[in-house]
Amino acid sequence: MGRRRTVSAGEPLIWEDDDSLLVANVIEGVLKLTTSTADGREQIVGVAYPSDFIGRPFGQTSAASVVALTDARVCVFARNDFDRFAREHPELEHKLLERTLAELDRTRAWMMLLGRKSAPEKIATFLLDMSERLADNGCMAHTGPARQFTLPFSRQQVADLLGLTIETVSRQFTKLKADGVVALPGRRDVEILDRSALQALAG
Amino acid sequence: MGRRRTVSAGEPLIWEDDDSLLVANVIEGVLKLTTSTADGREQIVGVAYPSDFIGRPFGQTSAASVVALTDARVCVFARNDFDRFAREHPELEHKLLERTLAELDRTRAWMMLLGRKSAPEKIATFLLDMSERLADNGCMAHTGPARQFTLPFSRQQVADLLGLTIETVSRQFTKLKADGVVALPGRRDVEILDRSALQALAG
DNA sequence: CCGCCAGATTGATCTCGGTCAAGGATTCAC
DNA sequence: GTGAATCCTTGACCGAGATCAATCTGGCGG
Repeated sequence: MGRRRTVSAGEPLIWEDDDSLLVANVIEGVLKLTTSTADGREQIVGVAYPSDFIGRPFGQTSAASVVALTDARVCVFARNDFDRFAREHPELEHKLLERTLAELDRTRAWMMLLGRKSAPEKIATFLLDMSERLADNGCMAHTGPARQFTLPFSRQQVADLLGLTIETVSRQFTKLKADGVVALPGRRDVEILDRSALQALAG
Repeated sequence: MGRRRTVSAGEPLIWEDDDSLLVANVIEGVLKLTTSTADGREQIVGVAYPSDFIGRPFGQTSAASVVALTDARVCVFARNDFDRFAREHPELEHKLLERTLAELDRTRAWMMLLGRKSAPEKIATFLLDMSERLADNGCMAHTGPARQFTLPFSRQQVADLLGLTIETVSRQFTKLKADGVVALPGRRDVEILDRSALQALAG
């Protein structure tokens, strides 16, 4: 069936506006979905974690590029084959529908953030979201939100996710550290010291 | 089967965070999907036109409020019944999956707009989008994008869609009129005089 | 026809976040 | 271990868009 493939950090898997030739399942690692303007501005429009689905079934072109954030292993299918297989297996289509609906909900919540939230609110929301997403990343049972974790994003990528500049992201992180809300032991490491303060900031 | 229902302009059909009790199909009219913050900021996260699907099947709660923008007729189903019916009819689930994937694509394109575009770019993109969406609104064959049309939105609603304030929206409209790019014969009427200028502005 | 009211426009001012420009700090190659 | 590239932080300044505050317009009921 699907071919296993490894993608190293920074390597693209699908290009924006490409013919939609393949779909994939994430086995391990994290990937970003992005769209860009002609003049190089980038917006991250989705993040794929293990078990997430990637690509655009039943469509001619892909609306977003997919690039690995960390080294990743994925299971790739030719789109044609996948489409045919899916139509013959309603259970698969149902599963896909549920995932797509959930992703749409998450995407809509993110629109609220992009359109109406201030920089401090964006950063706080982001950290709380990461804390939850990265918690049940492994296969272990519900452990609740993580208190400390390692971001799969550089500062620039956080900016591209939140619709901010790298400088604003950096300043907000510095402020949260100064206020004792978080500790930042390493470039990408976050430890949440005061979760309720973050929740208040997130609004 | 589904119950026909009419909803007058401004009237809500579903409340944010409500138990997801019903789903519906739009027969006629236009409705907005919105999310709001505690302090009253609003973001429109989707717009439903005739033949569009509304609601959250296979989910416990609804992530967005649905409010009619114009008088509308919808075909409403109890979510439980709909879920059961859908699981028994793979063709329906397939159709729903295709629509949901298309909606996700559109939503992601809108994230790019919210996160990375300037006010002039937002307005230009919005007008071009409306021009296309309102064209094939009736059931007639592809007539191409409309040159003139009536927005189903007030200025405030345009602002909520684009992540701007009403004043900024108004100023941008005035500018486009002054530059001879559009004519604005009525409060909600738009006539595109220079489509290529709009396309250039949209980026 | 007139007055009212919601929605839209316009103007003055302010502020948040962007831009531009130096430094620091990590990480990697050799 | 040392140099270099990359990423991050910090500072000074600027400007797009928000905010505050009047008008203005047009649709509607009387």
